Amino acid sequence: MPELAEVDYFRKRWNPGLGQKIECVLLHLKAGVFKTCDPRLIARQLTGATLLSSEAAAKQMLFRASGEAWLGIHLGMTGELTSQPADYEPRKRDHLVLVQRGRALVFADFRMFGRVQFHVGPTAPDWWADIAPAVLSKAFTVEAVTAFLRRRARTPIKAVLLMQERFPGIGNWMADEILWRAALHPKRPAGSLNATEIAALHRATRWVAAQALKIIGAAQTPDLVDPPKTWLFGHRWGNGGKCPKTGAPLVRETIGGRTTCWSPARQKLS
DNA sequence: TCCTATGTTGTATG
DNA sequence: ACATACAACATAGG
Repeated sequence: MPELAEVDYFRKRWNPGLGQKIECVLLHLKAGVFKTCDPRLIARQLTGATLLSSEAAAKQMLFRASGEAWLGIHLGMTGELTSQPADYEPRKRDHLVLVQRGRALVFADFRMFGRVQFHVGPTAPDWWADIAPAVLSKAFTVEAVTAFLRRRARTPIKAVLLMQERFPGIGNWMADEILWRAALHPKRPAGSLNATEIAALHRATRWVAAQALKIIGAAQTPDLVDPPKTWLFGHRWGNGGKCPKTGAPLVRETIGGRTTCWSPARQKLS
C-alpha cells in the first residue's frame, strides 16, 4: 500500500507504544524482511528497552529506542503496522512483534518486499541521512527538478517520477495523480518538458504530497482513508474508469514497468 | 492457467 | 561512467 502518506499513517499506528517499555520481541526468524540485518540482535537490544520516538521520510520509517537502538522499516508493497492487544498471537505473516504491557506492535508483510533494518549507535544510521530531501522541503526546487529531468532526458516522465533519489516517497499512484493534475502525458520524455510544464509538474508534486499527507497521513482512523472522488486515485485501479475532470475514458498501459493510468482528454503526447 | 498488485535492486546493454 | 530497460524477489486473488 505504502507511499509517502500511507507510510506516515502506518508509522502513527505504533504511537500508543511510544514512551513504553518493550517486554519482549517476537520474530519470524526466516522471513526475508530481515535480509539486511540480524533479527537476534534486534531481540537482544530491544527487549527491556523503551520505544522513544518515530519518524517517517519518503517510504521509510525510523523508530528510536533506548540503548541507542534504531529500527528502520520499509513496508515494500504489502507491509503494514498495527497495534494489537498485548496477548496477540502472531500469525504467519507477522514478522516482528514488540510486546508491551498494554499492546503488541506488529509489522506484517505477506509478500515480503518490505525490509527491516537495525542500527546501534549514538546517531541515526547513514541510510536514513542519505534519503533525498522531501518534496515538501525547500531543497525541492524547480531548478533541482529541471536538472534531474535533463539528465533523464529520454526516460518517460512517469518512470522519472518514481525515482526516489529526486522524488522521495512518490509511488505508482501518486505519480499518476501528479501527471494527471499537471496535464502531462506519462510517456513524454523527461527532457521534452518546457519550463512551464516543469513548473506545473513541480507544483503538482508538492500539492499531491501535501494533500495526501493531510487526508491519509494525518487520519486517526482504524482504516486508511481514500482521497476524494475528485482525485484520479479512485478511478485508476481497473479498466473502464472515467476521468473525474473531463468524464472521458481513462487509459491504462504499462510504462516503465508499472501500470499507468491517464486521461487522454487532458494529457496529450505533444 | 495467466495476469495483476500503492516497490526496490541487480544486471545486461547501449 | 552513465543512462536505460527489465527480470527477479514472494504471494494471493481475480
